[in-house]
Amino acid sequence: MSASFAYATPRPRLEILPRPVGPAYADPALSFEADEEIFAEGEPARYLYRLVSGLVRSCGFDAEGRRYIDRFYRVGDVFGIEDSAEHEFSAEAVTDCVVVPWRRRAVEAEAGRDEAVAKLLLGMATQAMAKARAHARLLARASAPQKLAHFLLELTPPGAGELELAMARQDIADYLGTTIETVSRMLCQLEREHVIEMPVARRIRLRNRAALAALAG
Amino acid sequence: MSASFAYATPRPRLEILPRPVGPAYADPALSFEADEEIFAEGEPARYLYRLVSGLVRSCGFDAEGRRYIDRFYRVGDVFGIEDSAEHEFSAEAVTDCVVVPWRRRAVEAEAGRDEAVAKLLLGMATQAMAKARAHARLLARASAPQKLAHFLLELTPPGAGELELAMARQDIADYLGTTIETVSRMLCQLEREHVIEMPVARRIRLRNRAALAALAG
DNA sequence: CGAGAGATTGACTGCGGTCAAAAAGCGTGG
DNA sequence: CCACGCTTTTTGACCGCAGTCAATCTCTCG
Repeated sequence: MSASFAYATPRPRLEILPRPVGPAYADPALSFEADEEIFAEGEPARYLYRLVSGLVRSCGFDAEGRRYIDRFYRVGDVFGIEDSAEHEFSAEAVTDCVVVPWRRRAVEAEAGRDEAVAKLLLGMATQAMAKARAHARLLARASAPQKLAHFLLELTPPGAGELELAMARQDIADYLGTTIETVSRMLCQLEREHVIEMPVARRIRLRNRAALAALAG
Repeated sequence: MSASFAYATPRPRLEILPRPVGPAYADPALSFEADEEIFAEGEPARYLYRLVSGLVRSCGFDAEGRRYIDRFYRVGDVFGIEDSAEHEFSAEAVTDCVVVPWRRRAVEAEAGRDEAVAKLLLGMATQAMAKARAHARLLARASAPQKLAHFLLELTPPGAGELELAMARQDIADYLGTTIETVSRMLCQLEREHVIEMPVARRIRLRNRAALAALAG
């Protein structure tokens, strides 16, 4: 990797916040600053995390140092669910954020006693599976314009026509398996075609959702 | 899509085999011929299926008719697990095969009563999630040679050095998000470099596993 | 207001896709 | 068992999308 792009510089400042009401398996909330690492690839997966505020990315790095972003987690999402004993991806704060850690062992034990918890856990796992499958499908078959269209639709709730991008172009590129240049080109092209508007780089207004949907295929 | 490649022509010939010993939620086994459809994308997901013999592909088709293969299922695998009420991919027999259908409702009910079943179900879901994530990562970042190297290693158990490909080049291409031509070129190149041997197209002997692993990254 | 990070734009290149044709398997029937 | 025909695979030539490298522009924040 060239030195032109510096990745997260993790400074572990795990400030303990007042403990909110929560299930028995929940530990006190933790807060992280933007670009701080929450857990690392290969680290023992002893906790699940419920995202209370902010945005988190699940990502990995290959031998050449290139980053791949598996998923973004939004408020309410639970991340850190694994099949193995270790995390298969790192988790990093995209923005400042607050998470509630759930002790994995305790959650699993509770699932054995409480059917509702078991259902919750299964639901989170199947949802994660479905998301990962859809993402793989996108990466396998979509062209760059299609990827961007899909990404914008994924981020914009059915109602709203405007969104604030919390993540940088590099994050988008690493999520879509492409490059910042291509992301930039596609977004600018969409703006020229009046499909979107970008008053500033991080703010996007959807002008023609139908056109986006058609592009996404 | 050009007319040069004909996909599966499903002829539903669901022969009922003698019922093997199995859990209460299992229905009698079904057998399918090569290229028969087991279930279709969008169809209500009322069953899970345990693969008893043969090979199955989980796949979808885009607007242009291009196929994407999400996963291959091997003997012992359970497929058809979904987050939603409908199947998000089709399942097709790659070779002749036999499956045992499990009634989804019954499995889920049993999971509520029997912790072991709940654990089994959760384990299958998290494993499917992990597989899908790994696949997405491969599709996002790997070059064509890397994809092929990864594929060969994925198919070859640690011990064995030889494998019989049950699937066609088109299946491999659709699984790796590439084309038959590229698959063919990469395999032939690997053979020229003495990394593998191909006495016939469907039989591959790994000559230099370390080189493959290095390629896969 | 200045510095530095982040985003855009442009020129060029190369990997892998597309189209086309030849070769190799493989099953079927004489 | 061999010959034929169809399918699958390989090979070749060419091209286009998106990656790379590099320069410029534009925010944001101190």
